Amino acid sequence: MTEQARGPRRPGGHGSDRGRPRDPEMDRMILDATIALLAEVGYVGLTVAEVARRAGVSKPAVYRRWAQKSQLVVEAMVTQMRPDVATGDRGVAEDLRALIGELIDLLSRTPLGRVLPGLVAEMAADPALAASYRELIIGPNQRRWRAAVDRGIARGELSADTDVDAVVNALAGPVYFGVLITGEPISADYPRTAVDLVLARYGTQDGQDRPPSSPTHTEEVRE
Amino acid sequence: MTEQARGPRRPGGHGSDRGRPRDPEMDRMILDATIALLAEVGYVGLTVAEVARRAGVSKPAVYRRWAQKSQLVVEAMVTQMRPDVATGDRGVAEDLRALIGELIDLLSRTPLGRVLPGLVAEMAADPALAASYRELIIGPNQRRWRAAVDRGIARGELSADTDVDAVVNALAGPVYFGVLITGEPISADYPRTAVDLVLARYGTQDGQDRPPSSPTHTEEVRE
DNA sequence: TTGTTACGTTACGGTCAGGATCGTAAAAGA
DNA sequence: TCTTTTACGATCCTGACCGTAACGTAACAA
Repeated sequence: MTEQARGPRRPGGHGSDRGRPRDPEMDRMILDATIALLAEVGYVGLTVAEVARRAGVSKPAVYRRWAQKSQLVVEAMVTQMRPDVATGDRGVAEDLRALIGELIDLLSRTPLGRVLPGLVAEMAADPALAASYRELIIGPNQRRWRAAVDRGIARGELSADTDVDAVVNALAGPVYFGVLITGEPISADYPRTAVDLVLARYGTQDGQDRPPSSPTHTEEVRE
Repeated sequence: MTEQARGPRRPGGHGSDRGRPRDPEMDRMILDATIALLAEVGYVGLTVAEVARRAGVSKPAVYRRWAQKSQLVVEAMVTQMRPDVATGDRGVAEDLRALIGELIDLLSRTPLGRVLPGLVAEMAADPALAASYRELIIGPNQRRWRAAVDRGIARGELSADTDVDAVVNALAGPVYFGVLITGEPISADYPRTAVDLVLARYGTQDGQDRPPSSPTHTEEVRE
């Protein structure tokens, strides 16, 4: 999916084997130009004509590959999405803190933060786009988060009846809320305080990687 | 604020006392048409020309009152914002559950839900609009939520060092996250489970307005 | 070669925001 | 009553920008 069933085919899979093949170089040039431009002007300010100009390519060449501006942007963002924290061996608390930190980074240090608002608007008007976005961007991340929670449950760090989705939403929701709605910067403490919140409700004694101790802070380090 | 310093003045306060006064009826007609149209086609689908047509008014008449489409929409949404739950005498838990329920209602049963995505995109590109939105829509709500938390602290239901903003974000964030990003409907249980989460971390013994009855469990309150 | 497809160039069609003009209507002040 | 000021409708216009359509040419496959 994400492929066929549409006029312009996807970069990798050209429509037919006959005729002149697409220049694969162009795919990259266009995506790179898109990323660079998104970082500068955000989603709303991005125009396909300017992307084409920067990529040294014609506008129809762009539309041959991506039917809509919004699809181009989603695929460009996908290229930016490589997980940069490993999870699995440090206990739920540490894993979740790392994932939250990664999300904050993704939204504040890559163009995704500048792109998200515009993309949210398009998604609301274009269900197909929303599906792609959720599948390609949200989905993979959500699976990693869920896996971390699941491991916590399996290890007995979290109680057996923990509502996995509720935990994921409780941790990720406020981050998006800050970026999209309030505009207030996310506190550097957030990964820690958010995880504390969840552990207070769903944690077990085993899971205590540290005393529920004083709220204000904890000696603990990130690492 | 929100007033002067701009060509088109606001409905109530005309620019000058001389000359033909604005027809106040028109203000309402335009706002009503805006609300109705937003409910049908959402923010992106809304055009000023169509608003004018439905209101039985000319397009310039709209632009005399609101300099931009986005400002018109914000003010139209403000007219939809009347608190419909009272808070204050039932304990923090009940108050917060009511506020969450009200927010979910607002986003799912008024046009605000259809408007928010588009507005979020505009806000990202227009700081002045973002400021109005936060002041007129987010602000008043946030104050009510904070007040509820503050009362909880004052009554000893919440611990004295509770981070008020963190609590508000933790409760409201996931709601926006669901509406804007995942698109998944918000669970009917959410008001209850979310408040339980917060109480597990920040609640005190006094605050038990009901047995942790275990929706699922958790006997305890932390500390 | 012949057919098929990609490419650049150029030119459109269409939609919409936001502004300008102009003639007219409604008010305030002299 | 006359003048000034502003609102109003109707109409037109500019400027973006999305997304397509032609057309001629280049690069492949059979």
